[in-house]
Amino acid sequence: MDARTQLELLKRGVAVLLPEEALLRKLERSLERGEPLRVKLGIDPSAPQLTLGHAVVLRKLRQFQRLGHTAVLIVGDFTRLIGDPSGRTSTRPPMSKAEIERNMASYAEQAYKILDPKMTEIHYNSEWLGKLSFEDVVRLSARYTVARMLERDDFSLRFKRGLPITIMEFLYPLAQAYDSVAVAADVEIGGEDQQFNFLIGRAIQEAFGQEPQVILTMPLLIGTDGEMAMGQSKGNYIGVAEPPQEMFGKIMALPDHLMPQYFALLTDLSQEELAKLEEAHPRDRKMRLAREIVTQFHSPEAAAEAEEEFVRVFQRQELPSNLPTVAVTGEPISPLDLLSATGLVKSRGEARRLIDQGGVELDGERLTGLEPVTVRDGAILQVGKRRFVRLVLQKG
RNA sequence: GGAGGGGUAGCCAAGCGGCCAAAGGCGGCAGACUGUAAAUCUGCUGGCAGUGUCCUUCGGGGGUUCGAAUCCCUCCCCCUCCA
Repeated sequence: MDARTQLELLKRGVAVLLPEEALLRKLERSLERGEPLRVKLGIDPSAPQLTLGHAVVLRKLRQFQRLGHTAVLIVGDFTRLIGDPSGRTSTRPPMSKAEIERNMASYAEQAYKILDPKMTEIHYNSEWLGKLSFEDVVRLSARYTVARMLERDDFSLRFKRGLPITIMEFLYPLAQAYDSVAVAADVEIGGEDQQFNFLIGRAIQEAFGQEPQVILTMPLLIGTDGEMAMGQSKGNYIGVAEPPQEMFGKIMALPDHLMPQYFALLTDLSQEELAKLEEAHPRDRKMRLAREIVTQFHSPEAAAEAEEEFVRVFQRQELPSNLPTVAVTGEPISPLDLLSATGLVKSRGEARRLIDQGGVELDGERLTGLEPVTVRDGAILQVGKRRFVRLVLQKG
């Protein structure tokens, strides 16, 4: 495939690509010499669970691989000590090497749901950052100015407001930039919020006599709350390794307005298909989205099953096909005890409230009082819309 | 080195001797309405064998008081300004 066509493909869905010409030249040169481009992606090892947000970037990386290029994953085990200065982040607790490695193992496993392992390199940035002497760091820090650091919105804002900015925070982008030097990155890809850091990478590479990397950022995927960028710490995420059922359900619960973004960033549907879907009932459109995504991270079969289950439980309001069972005795039992015995509630107080509010059903009948009830073998206890348990009588 | 501000429930934030299990907001849960969407409305959002003039909770410890999130002492932590 010629360089121009590659470029057009790679441009799809990106937030920022710069400089575009530089990427074209790199692609051309790569073709001429038969050398794959090195496409860098930095990874924060504190996040053992990959989310669909990561998937957006990984999919782009996979696209590079399909065109014959190399994915260079860098585990930020060293930079992790510093912490990305995003707002008023509190200092992160140090992580042990073992912990980081454990996270990484699962990270790689998840990432390979998307990436081709054969075309992926993994490095830990402590390999080189850990070896720098203080003198090296001083010299590195001389390559960039405070004024340019303050170009970062977050910094200038805090500076203006008189909020603290530690020197350490200035070191973070420098360290990340040095990673690009260490792996001789041709392209660095990541989320839109990384643009500033990536730009410093260019400057530092030049200072080290390297050709500066091309910057390619992807839009930040909005999380399940429909407001903020998806992130593990915000609890608004969908993990790529979640069971099909969960994944399907979470996608169905997304606010409608997120659909276009999810289709664009997480599926390969063509413009025509998307246009056709616009006319469909939003619910069906979203089902399609869920099916596409679950298929991608699991399988078409798993997606079909998840969909069936979803229709059964939420559309037809039938019982899930398999649900946890809890053993109880046949004695009359107070609903409070029953609920806490099943683990459906955290405390008896919660059980009391739920019953008060009409959120508890036993065998399809809403519980309204606290009088002891007699449980039938195989009875279904339901809390809210989605929590079910089958009760089984146990002798003795 | 000096001056000052602050640490309250999952988060933000009021309270500044009893009416405080602690306003309000966010988030979360439940109900109604629905397409498990959005919007809206309602209720709930420490614990419990005892629902109580009960227990635990307002950074930690100690004290004053009949009574402390509120006053005093002390320790820890965070922040701002001046130098």
